[in-house]
Amino acid sequence: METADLPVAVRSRAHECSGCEQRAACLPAALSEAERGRLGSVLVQGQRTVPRGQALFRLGDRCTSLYAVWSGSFKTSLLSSDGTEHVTGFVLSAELLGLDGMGSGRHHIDAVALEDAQVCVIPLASLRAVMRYTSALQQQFQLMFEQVYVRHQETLSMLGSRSADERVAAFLIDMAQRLHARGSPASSVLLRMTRDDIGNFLGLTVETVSRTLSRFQASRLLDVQHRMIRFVDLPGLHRLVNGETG
Amino acid sequence: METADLPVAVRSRAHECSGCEQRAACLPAALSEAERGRLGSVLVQGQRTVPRGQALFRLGDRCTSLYAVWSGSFKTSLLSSDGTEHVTGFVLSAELLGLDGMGSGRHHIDAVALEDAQVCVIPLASLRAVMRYTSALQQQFQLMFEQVYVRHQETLSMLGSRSADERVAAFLIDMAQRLHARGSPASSVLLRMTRDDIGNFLGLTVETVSRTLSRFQASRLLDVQHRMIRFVDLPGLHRLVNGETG
DNA sequence: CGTAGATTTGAACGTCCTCAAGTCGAGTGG
DNA sequence: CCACTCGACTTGAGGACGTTCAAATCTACG
Repeated sequence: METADLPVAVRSRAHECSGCEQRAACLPAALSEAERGRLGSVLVQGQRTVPRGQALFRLGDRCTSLYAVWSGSFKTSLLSSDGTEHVTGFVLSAELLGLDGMGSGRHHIDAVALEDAQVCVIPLASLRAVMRYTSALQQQFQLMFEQVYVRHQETLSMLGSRSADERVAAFLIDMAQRLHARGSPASSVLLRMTRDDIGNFLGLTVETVSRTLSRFQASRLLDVQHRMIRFVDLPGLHRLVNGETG
Repeated sequence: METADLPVAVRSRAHECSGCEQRAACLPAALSEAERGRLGSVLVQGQRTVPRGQALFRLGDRCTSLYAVWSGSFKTSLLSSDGTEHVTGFVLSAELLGLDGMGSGRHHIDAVALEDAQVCVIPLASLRAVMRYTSALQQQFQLMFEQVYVRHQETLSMLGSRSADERVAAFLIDMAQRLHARGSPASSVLLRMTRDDIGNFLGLTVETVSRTLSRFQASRLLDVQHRMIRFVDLPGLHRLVNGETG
């Protein structure tokens, strides 16, 4: 059975867009409060729970909906022809999943939950229909599209950076900024992925990621405790990202 | 003056979508021949010529149109905070440019012509209007979006590959496949970008790119003559990409 | 032709990977 | 509660690969 065919929970009022904490950054952001109430119920079919380690969808699965992450986080990955997994990104709350299949109707990547997660299911048919008579939604969708596009470009740029220090520093700052925009403290990050996933994503080995974090801690840039990273010298980290010999 | 404000050539019949060589892979692909004729003239405002080395748009420029590459090719790049350029991709004919600004109305990256190029100008206002009453176009646009998205994922995956050999081999194969889909021979590639650009894109130095190509030639995988690359042992290259010790 | 930019090649160095061992933490069953 | 186990993480030593610095060659274009 395809993972995408798993049951969708019946909607409860708690999951209406109107009262949702994510609404400022999520797909219906451009709508008025009234529109949000009216459209939220048309657009969002319901919610789906994804336990940690399970796939929301996998390569080849049929794609009939987009997903807005409501709680938890995901990693996206690609299987290369020799069976190796390549982590291509991490998806946080209020971000969209499923864009990899919205044209062809088939998913091209895997999306796996890093922790127990819940997503809002947005059927493509509804989205297309509503976009046709709600230009605010059409425009908001294009804005999210642009953000995804620019984020990819920035990620490519980060991976173009040569040194491991630059990559790890850039990764931490990026995660911190995105989480901070969601209400987390700016001075620390709780990483939900393994060192393996980070290394895989950054094009480094686990050992290099671990060593880099240790070295950052020794030079009083960070305080590392398992997956909890506390920023000690944020300006210093930023200097590292820009290639200066911090 | 912003580069985006340069004049748009008056349309000539030669640039109508109906007779265009790119139409099978371009934005109006999903439309019937009749629709193409009718909509092409609404959608495509005209053409713009971009001489080699010049920017179609730059970061910060106002974005009011998308561009479909009609002839020539481009590189896209991002300026990091310390002024370094990061090449994030290469754009070939029938592909779209400007997606980086279609939501906010401002471009977030640079697009520079690698050779004298011509692009079809598609005003965003027209695109949005036509999409609202032509679901085939809406769907085609989402398909192109998906392709761009998946392409980014694959690029990220390629840059996650560790060795220079894998990256260069993957890059050459990718360029060959994309150019082949546009009618070029499958057995060779004429690269339009400098070794610098390739290295920058792949996260390698110029010297490493050059040495890798030389080594590929020495081991009878390629025949390198300046920017013309002839494939001698394509299966061998594919084996390299998959990490096997070719 | 002459110049500037692109490309190739060489030699030495440094970073990151590989292999290997050991530590730590969470979950399980005695 | 404590040993046991498994996976995640850390740390060390040696070597491979890519970078850096330097110089020569080649090409395109005025």
